[in-house]
Amino acid sequence: MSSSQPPAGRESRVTMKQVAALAGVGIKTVSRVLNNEPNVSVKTAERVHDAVRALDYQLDLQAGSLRRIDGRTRTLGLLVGSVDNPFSGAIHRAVEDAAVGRGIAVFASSLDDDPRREESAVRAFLQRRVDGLILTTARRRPDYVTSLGDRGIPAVFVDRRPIDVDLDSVTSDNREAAHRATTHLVARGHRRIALLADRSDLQTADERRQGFLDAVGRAGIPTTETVTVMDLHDANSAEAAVAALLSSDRPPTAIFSAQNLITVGAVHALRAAGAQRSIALIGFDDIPLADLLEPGVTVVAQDPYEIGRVAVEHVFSRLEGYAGPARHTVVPTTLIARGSGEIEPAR
Amino acid sequence: MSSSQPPAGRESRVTMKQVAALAGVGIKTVSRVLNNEPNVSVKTAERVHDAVRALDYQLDLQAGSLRRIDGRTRTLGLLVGSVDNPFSGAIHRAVEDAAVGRGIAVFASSLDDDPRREESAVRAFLQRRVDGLILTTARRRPDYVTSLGDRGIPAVFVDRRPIDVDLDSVTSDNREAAHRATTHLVARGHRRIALLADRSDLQTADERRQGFLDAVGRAGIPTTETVTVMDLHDANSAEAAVAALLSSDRPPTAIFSAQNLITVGAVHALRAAGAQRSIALIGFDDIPLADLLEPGVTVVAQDPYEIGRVAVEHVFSRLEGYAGPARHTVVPTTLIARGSGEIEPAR
DNA sequence: ATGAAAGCGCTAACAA
DNA sequence: TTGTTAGCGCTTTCAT
Repeated sequence: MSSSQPPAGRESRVTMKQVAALAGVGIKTVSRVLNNEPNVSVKTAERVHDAVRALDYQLDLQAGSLRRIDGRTRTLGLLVGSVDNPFSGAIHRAVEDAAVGRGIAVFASSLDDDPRREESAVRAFLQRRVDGLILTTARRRPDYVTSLGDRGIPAVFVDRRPIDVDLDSVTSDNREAAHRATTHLVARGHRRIALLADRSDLQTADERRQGFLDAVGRAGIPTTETVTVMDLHDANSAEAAVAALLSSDRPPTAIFSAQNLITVGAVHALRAAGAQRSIALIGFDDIPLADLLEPGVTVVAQDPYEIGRVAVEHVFSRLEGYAGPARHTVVPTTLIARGSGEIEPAR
Repeated sequence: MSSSQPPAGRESRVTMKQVAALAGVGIKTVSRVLNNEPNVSVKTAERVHDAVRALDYQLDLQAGSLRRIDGRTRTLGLLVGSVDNPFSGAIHRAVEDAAVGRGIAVFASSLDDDPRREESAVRAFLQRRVDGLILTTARRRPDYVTSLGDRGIPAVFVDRRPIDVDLDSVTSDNREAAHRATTHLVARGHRRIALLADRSDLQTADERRQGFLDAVGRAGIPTTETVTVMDLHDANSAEAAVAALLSSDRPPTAIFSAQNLITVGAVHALRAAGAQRSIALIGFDDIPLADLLEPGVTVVAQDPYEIGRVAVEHVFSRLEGYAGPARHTVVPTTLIARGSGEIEPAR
């Protein structure tokens, strides 16, 4: 149970040539068999398979793609917010589900909303010659997109659509969804509403703010009545921000938390202040177990699996020849009323 | 904004040769510059960098690894339960965090506790010549491990340790943790305790059951008092199972849900029956927002980030030459009392 | 400090 | 139906 292992390295790389020798055929015949090409007799194929088993041979896809006419590596690059995040996980799963059936492997990386990480991740993907990319960007105008076009590598942006970039994208309508959430609060009589959002240089955060401002504007609520706190990025900072609001002179009667981690922080702060049944809360993005909290947390939910599913379909359609204009798919959001968003303002 | 894109394919692959020609140097000099090898004059290096920029050249790592003496692809394969799952996500994030700094990319796949998926994922990794593997297995004795050894590819098992396999592993002590959770309930006076667990052919589920049985046995509770429901795999089946228990002749006074999705199902069922404050519940694995539920959900929490962190360290140590015996790391679990596990049995 | 030639494991093109 | 040759883009080796 505890003997030592051989050192790591290319011990005894079995090659196609060795398989061919053992099977008594030419190397090209082995290639034909392993790639299911026609014109191989059943007997020969069997001999090849026997040799493959005997030597425990595994085809080298990398070497193959080097010479292959289309240069495909049967590989995709996926860049998401963070692989440790339910929203990203659902996108990832959708991509994998579509890729695995086609024999395509997926490289996954986390963005952390860091433009430098973004650049190095994309470079890492390109240097490994991925066939396609599915990207979340932290930039308004990613500068690497022109190289993608020149290389003919299909890329689809998910979650955030960069400005003036003519590549496919799959997003939610953040502005509309934020508008809907805010209107939901206004309809219950709220005027003193607080918006808590992520870094304002992120497109999604900005759009959500605009949707919020549209809605309060249309309701005729002066901006002196509302509060907006931007640049929140995690649950802790959001909790602190809400706590500060609650202990201010004129605390809000309703909160719109425009991102899932912010919602978590807001719930914590409301609980700590014992205000979870008196101050309304709507979150952007669903959070796990939101339905089991008391009150349940009302959210406008995105559909990350669907976002990933459509994105990977876009990639494959381009790989299969589609060369038309960029498609900008908007995946619908859903307002899920669970209680917290239906609280009315205290008199 | 809506012009059409070029078709996907190897349009205009820029090669090192072209960079060399433009810079007026030999191809080997370009290689030296791009790989930071010594013995290149500053002036020459500059000319190469200029040419690289002008042509927007990206090194082909795949082609390089083909000839490279150690054959490394700077690539890792990661197989987790499901990329869409917080436990897996934390492992994944830890692996990525360690890999990204070393310029190593990570292939991620989902197991879904399906042995066939496991086999095809491992084969996909091997055919892409990953330098190392971090694997969750659905088998007690994965048969592919011998090939891994022959190939000198370091592999580390996470979450579940296969029987009689002499490869590194990083796991939690499931039996001990389950014992602790069960004893926690026994100490509050519970005797009629229900265990709800995953498929009994999974090592972790089996170990958790054994820990449970140990604990009730040691407490002198006859097995006629307890109930065990195995083969639960998702929240829905768990919810149905708990609902059935609650409406039985002699419902349990406490529940030990031995997996995170089962815990979610159990919470739902207890809520539906209005029993969340009268029947005790302890879960295995932490669940998001468990602290915000009422009552808070008591759990024995694993530390998936730490599991991933140690696993990837094991892989790198082997890649860097460690050739000693297999290391079997056990990462501690933590019992987090939040209320649900401290409920006492009704008289 | 630099470059020419060989060859990594495979597929493409063509010959038999 | 099968095999032979060349060559994918790079790193190695060895020469200069």
